[in-house]
Amino acid sequence: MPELPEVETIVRRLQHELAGRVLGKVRLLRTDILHGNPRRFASWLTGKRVERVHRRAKRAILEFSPSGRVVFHLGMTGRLLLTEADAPLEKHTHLTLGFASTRRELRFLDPRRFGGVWLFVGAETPVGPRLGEVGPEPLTLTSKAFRGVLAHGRQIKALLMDQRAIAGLGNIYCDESLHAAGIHPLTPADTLDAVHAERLLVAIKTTLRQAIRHEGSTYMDYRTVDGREGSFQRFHRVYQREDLPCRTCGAAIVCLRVAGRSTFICPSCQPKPNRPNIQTS
DNA sequence: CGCATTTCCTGGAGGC
DNA sequence: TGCCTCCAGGAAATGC
Repeated sequence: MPELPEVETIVRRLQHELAGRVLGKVRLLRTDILHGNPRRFASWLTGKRVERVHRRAKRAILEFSPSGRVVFHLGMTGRLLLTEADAPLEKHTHLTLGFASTRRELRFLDPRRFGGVWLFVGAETPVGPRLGEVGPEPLTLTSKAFRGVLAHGRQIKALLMDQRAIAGLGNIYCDESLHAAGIHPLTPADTLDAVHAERLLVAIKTTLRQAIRHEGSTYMDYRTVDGREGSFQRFHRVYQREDLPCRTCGAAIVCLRVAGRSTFICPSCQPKPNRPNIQTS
């Protein structure tokens, strides 16, 4: 499940490999992953030059010249791969983008099809069906702005998972960050004091940066653009480690259900929140 | 308003 | 070995 670090890893490689290249053959093999008109998609893109490749939230964005952009959302099982243009098509390949000056092409695969592809031309706002507004980027978020996010007062995990509140976090990095900060996922966000709020923001940034350094986490489907696995899963402290000893204190990791998601915690490092109404200030 | 539940979809896991 | 059922979950819609 590609979250911010996985998409960042993909985008950095694509920027390096594709910036400046001119689009050649466009093959749209499945139109239902495309949000918009398939004919317009292929005809607009042909001959366009890749200006840069970047990321916003969990989305990979190819910026073209003149002004326009293709947005990829990988959902659960989406992959962006760079392969030889004549390599056999893997199952569930929905889109291939060929380039004029290289034998390699960019392929979008997504077995479960929770992901998608969007084209936005000119100054069109990159929002649409399944592509809602997203909140601030966590890596550049200030402490003050983060306290504003927390003021919403929902369960902290549900809030961190909400892309409108803060962008790019999914199940893995929510659980890892909450554990690193010693915060229980059911804690009401507006009961976190300044110390815990700051600790959580630092934990989020540190966890994301380390994950990017290790090219993301491969639990099942995520791969780099070369098809390799990430390695940050080796350093997970709670995610998918039910019954294993906590790497901080040795207590057994527990799996709960929070905000409809499997949620892994160390019950010793992340004690249940105090009742908010007997809080002293 | 917040939170739970349902929907989309397929491959992989587990039961028998 | 093979068939069946269940289940994972990002995001949005629906229900309470």
